[in-house]
Amino acid sequence: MSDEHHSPAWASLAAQTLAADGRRRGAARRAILQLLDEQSCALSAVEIQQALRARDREVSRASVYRVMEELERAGLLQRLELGQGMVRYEPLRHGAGHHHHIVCDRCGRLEPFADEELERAIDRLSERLPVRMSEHEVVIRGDCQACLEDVSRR
Amino acid sequence: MSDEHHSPAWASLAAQTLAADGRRRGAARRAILQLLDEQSCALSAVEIQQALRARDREVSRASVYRVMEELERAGLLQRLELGQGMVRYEPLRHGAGHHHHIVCDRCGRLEPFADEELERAIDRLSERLPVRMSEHEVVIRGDCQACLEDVSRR
DNA sequence: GTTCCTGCAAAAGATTTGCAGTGAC
DNA sequence: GTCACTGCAAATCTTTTGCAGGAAC
Repeated sequence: MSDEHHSPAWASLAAQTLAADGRRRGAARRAILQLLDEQSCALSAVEIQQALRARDREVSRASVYRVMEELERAGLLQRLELGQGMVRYEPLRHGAGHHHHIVCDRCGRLEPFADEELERAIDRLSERLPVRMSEHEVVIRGDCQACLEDVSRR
Repeated sequence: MSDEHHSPAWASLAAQTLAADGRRRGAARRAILQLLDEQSCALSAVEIQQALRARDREVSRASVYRVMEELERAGLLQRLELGQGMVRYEPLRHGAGHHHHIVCDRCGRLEPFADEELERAIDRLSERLPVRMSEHEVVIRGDCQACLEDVSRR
């Protein structure tokens, strides 16, 4: 009954939010919203385009970037720069599903994680800093399990 | 007597580390190392080039990138993608001077901060995660003091 | 019918690479 | 003298923009 990965309604919420702003429901946008809603972690523009192509739902690169920009401005999307020379995006679902990222130094794999204590530390901290925090990101870099096993096997 | 901003020896340590690896002490590299050592926060490749030009120590963009890559591979430099479409770099001084970043949503200004409790939370956390952590980054986004004052003044 | 959405192709930036001359050891 | 370092120009890659036709309302 519980689906931790996402509230199933993000895509609808997003479409609705954009509609309220005078936007229409074009084919590219609908496909992108649905794809993003199904992901449990961040995707780059290229990955979004490839994933859609794989399901015969081709869209242009320009549309991907344009939709990403709208969504980010509407506060529906988080933009992440995790260091492979490109930006990655993921749905922003306030509260539910909030997480951070592990990036493998060797293989570049991306892995989400969440931790209550960490969130509390950041919240408390932000009250002491000279900023009105709207978002925060934590990235942990290192060698992932799979790569460590690979190395020791050699 | 105490200079919290940097151990004065980072540039020497870096030069030495590279020398041990068969590298020579070219002019561009020396200038870049010294500049980085004087900074208290991250610089982009363009900013590094401009800062050096300002002190009549012109270097080519390619050299900046090449030195950044060497330093990063040697574990002497941290590479940061803070979201202005470019990468920023700063000396990695294990322990002393370790900090994270606040990025202003409005003006893009970069501000360093450090917090012991946060570090402890991350260290504890990393032991429970499927990764051998080598680095971590925390980015806090929001409106900075100056921008908030600007807004309220209008 | 008007206004937004899309794709295409060109443009703009950041970063990387190939090459030839210069400099460090 | 050898091999690394540097600058320059060209190449590459991601992201942005201009424009014209098609689609949503």
